[in-house]
Amino acid sequence: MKAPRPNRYRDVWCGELTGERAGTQARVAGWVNRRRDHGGLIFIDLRDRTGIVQLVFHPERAETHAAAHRLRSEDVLSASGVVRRREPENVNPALPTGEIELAVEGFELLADAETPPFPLEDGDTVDESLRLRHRALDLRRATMQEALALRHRVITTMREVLNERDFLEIETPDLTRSTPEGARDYLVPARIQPGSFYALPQSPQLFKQLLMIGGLERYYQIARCFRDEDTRADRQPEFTQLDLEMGFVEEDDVIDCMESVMGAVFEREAFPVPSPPWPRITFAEAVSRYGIDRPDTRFGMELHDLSDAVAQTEFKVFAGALASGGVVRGINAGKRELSRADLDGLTDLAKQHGAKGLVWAFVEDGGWRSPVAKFLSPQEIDAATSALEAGPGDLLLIVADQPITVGQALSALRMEIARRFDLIDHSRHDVLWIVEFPAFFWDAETGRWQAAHHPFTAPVGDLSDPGTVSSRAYDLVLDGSEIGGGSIRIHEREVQQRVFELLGIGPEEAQERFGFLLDAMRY
RNA sequence: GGGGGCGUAGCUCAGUUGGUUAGAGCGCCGGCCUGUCACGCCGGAGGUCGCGGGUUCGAGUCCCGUCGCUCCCGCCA
Repeated sequence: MKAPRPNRYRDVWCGELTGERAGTQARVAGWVNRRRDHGGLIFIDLRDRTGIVQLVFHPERAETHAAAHRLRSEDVLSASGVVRRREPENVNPALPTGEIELAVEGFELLADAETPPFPLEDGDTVDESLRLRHRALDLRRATMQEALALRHRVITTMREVLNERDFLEIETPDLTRSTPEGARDYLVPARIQPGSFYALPQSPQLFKQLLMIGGLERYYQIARCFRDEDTRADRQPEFTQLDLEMGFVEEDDVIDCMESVMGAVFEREAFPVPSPPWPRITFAEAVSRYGIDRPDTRFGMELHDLSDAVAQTEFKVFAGALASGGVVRGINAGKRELSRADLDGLTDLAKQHGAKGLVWAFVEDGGWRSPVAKFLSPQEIDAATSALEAGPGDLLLIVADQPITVGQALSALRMEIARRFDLIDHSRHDVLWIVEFPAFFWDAETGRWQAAHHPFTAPVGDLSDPGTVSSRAYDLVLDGSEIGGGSIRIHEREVQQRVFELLGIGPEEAQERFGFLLDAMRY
């Protein structure tokens, strides 16, 4: 960091006091990170954002020494003295400032801290609600400061790349009408129209489309989004996303742009992912190979289809699923030792993800060791074994159900096996695009077609047969997490009309939800 | 909305089959200590076992309820 302007508190950062300053006067300010009181000598590690420097208090300066004796963790002080080079045997190589120390001549106690309610060292995992109750204290921890600094650097990189590509950073309103994205809105009472509410944006979706119609061509925003839904470990109701929109572009333009943004982010942070361009696979391929549209591709264990192998089976579970349009699919979990209790746990996991059950089998020389082996013919077992490319000792996990359910269950099992047997190399990361999403899916609950992305996503195919229509949407997936996505918009008014009709969005509802955008599209 | 886990000292946790005075490490307080850097040594304080009810001669432990945290499903990209 640049040296601070010298004032009554400090003239140098703690973490940047080095040998060059040896022999000179210096003043530092910060928090007591740790004290080591020897009765005679007292050592205080003083901390600011840049790091730590060791203060030494010698008994000869009786008054200062006595005052230092009362210093405790997190006390705030400003101290001045002489920068001393340490004797060689006292150098601390673990500390960037370890070659020197500040021999304190005087200090001012700026704040007398109570004992912190939890340790500020990294290591122990302290209950998060306690940390949040004492947020300022929590923020003093190095990992928290580094996390916020990382966030800053990532956003800075994004801005640099996009600015260079002639994007305009434009803010859109927060207090507006609902911008439906499928989630619940957060509502804010409107004082000037009692009984009415603002909705906080779930995304700037409609506004950025308005900007394109308005001829701004290239827009971005580091946008705060609000969705009133239950939390997950990696999801919270209020979050920030890089939002952007471009005019007159096709998939390759957007993908190229995002690869240069995210490629730059990864490269600057030395995050170990392959350089762009990144592989693209279709939605259909992802679901077929991994059961899910955001696969973790850092390990194999892909899904195999057994429907042919057991097509004629009399085993009711398989036959029933096939008869009702379902599939039988499985993964080869490899040579694993699992107890009956472990297998029951996997069965529960499969059920949790919608499957009615789980068929497990250990491949042996003569056939399968499995509760269902007796229901299957030797030919069926052989065919299934070879379809799963399995050999003796391998554990097979098989699910029979509707394709989506089978994918969800097997995908969850695949991840669980990988976690339990540590199959993922965490020193590297995988990133890929998923393209050619289905445009619509049938929602049995509402008895309607639903848009897989949002209703402005351009469809490809025959709208009179919605199940076959794909969409010009693309998602970016990192290690099994969706980290980005978007789509090419519909620009023909008639097509937009037909999509709304298909989704059961009548003219009134369309006007109600997207009115200002539809109005804008008329000109 | 549904399911699982957790809740014991300031923090992180242990606590056996229900059995005497509920423990450890760290932190905190006091003492000693002039080269430590996770300083060391000695001593000490600190508990509504989340809360309420029940079973029992006896409950941190078993049962019911409730509150809080957390993870997962639903929901949500």
